[in-house]
Amino acid sequence: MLRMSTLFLRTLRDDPADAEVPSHKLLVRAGYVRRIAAGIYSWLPLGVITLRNVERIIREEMDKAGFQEVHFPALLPREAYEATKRWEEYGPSLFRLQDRKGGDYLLGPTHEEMFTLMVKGEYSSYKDLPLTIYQIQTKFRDEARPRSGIIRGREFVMKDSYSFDLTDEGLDISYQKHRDAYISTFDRLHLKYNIVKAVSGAMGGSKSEEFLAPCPTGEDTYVLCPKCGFAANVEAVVTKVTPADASKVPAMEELDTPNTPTIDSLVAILNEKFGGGFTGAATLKNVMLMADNKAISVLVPGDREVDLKRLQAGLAGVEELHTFEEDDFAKFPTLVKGYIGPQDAAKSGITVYADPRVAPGTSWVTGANKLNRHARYVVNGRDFTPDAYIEAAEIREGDACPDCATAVVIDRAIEIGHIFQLGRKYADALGLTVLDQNGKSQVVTMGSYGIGVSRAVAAIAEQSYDQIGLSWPLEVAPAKVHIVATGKEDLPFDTAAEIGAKLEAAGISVMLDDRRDPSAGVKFKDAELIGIPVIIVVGKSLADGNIELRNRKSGEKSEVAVDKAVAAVAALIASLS
RNA sequence: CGGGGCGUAGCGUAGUGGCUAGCGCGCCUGCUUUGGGAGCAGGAGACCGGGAGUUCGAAUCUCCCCGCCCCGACCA
Repeated sequence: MLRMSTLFLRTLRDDPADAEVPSHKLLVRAGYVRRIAAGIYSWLPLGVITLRNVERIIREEMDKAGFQEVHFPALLPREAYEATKRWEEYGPSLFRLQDRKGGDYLLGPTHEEMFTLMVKGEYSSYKDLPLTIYQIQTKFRDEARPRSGIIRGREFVMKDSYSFDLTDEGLDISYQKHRDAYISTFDRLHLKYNIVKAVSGAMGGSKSEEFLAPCPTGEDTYVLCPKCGFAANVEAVVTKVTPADASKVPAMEELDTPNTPTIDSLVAILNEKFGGGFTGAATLKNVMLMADNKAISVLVPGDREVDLKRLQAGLAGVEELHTFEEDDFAKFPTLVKGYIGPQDAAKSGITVYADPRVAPGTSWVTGANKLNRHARYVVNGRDFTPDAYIEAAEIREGDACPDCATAVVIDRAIEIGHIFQLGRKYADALGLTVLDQNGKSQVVTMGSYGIGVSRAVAAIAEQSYDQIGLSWPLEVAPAKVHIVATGKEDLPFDTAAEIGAKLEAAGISVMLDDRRDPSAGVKFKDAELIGIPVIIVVGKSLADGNIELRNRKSGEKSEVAVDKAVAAVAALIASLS
């Protein structure tokens, strides 16, 4: 039983000045965590219990699925990360350090190498597969910008699993098993989430899905089709190409368009010249970018911005991507800023990518590559030809669903889980092979699966808090029942302690507010802030032989006889789980 | 890394060159109070982020550094 008279806890009346998002404010105010440095947090007793509850649920679901827990050090030697070149490739996000002899070490940002090497060290036959192992570990990543409290930290707890199979079919099965285990895990955590198509990112690999918990403070944007259920991270949305018939479009024609370096100014002058009807969507925006110091040109409809994340996802191997700055334009004096068109891109030697919305046969108004001149009836396939098509334009609410063309919904979310098929990349690099039935050496194929454990605590807080504080799901809360004793006599305190003891005897965890000094109001506020799902008040109604039972989330209150308290709590708890 | 904001007691803050740095919460002592963040009285707690400078005098002005937050870039 947690007793507040001695619990190492101090709640705060004011929001911390350095917190912005609700989970961060409330976890600090309610005394769960404290900030130590940017993206680095300490956990106080209530926080530790909550974090352990989340870990326990995850562990139980992993074990139930037949996955086995292992544990690696966080402090790792450089060598393991050399074979996969990640000592270099991970870049500044890797925490590096040296031992007293000058040997290089790192704090593990992720453990693919270690898992692969561990299996390599133990197993060498196809008969040993399939295998899925996992760990719950503290990870370290020197993020350029930690943010949102414990949603994105530099040190965080993660559950990471890896599956090992001989065949692609086996990988599919392992992947599906993990997907199912994640569904039961997140359901038990009472998280609302969507499973969306994702891009594999720097990890490589093919199939990949993310578990996204919808939340206004989330960092990921995803689309959802209300009709067919299509769901994808915007980075993974594939736009349909619908070629147009350009046979009746008049020949390309240059126009005088003085002082129209922006889409808006261009649209205004077009409407003036041709009596209205033009919008940004009729124009073609020719965005210049530097991709690893190589100039590229990207064509998108004028009413859309280039989404750099989506673009980069499609540019394999490109590490650094930014739109042209003044000194980039200086290197290409033939480009007339504000009046660039794709018509003679071939001459300049710049690779032209087109968003699928700029489909073959579509006709556009675009720059004429001369100051104060644009051109209309510029047709893709006739007047210019892109070198390649690539997803580049931003995705918007109402865009057509790639599967069924219904208008999609856009939402923000926190990424709480990511599952993907790694394939043979790591096994190849690290030489993880087994002998097959024919005694032939085969490279193992792997899957990789992660849940942000500390992040899940924040995500649950984000999805369940209200005006007065946190409000945890039953299994996650630091205790199931919060008993508040009020008054100045001993009786309510003794009664509260007795009820607490009986509840604990019945297997129901209890936090008892047995502090004598604070007024009843202070204790009520604290109980609401801390967010334990069931609150019992032992005080005034004791005169009638009753205690008061409250549902933290719904706010419902009822009076219950003291000797019926345990049964009433058990019933309320049953209704909550 | 680019842009913006900020750094004064455990927390939230006031203080734009001039007395011993002020207030609220929290903390300690005493009395009263005790069902919605109590009242009175008395206390403890601050090298004003750090360094250098300007000045008779610096929390306050200048320069450099450090740290924190937000937007973006970045981020299995």
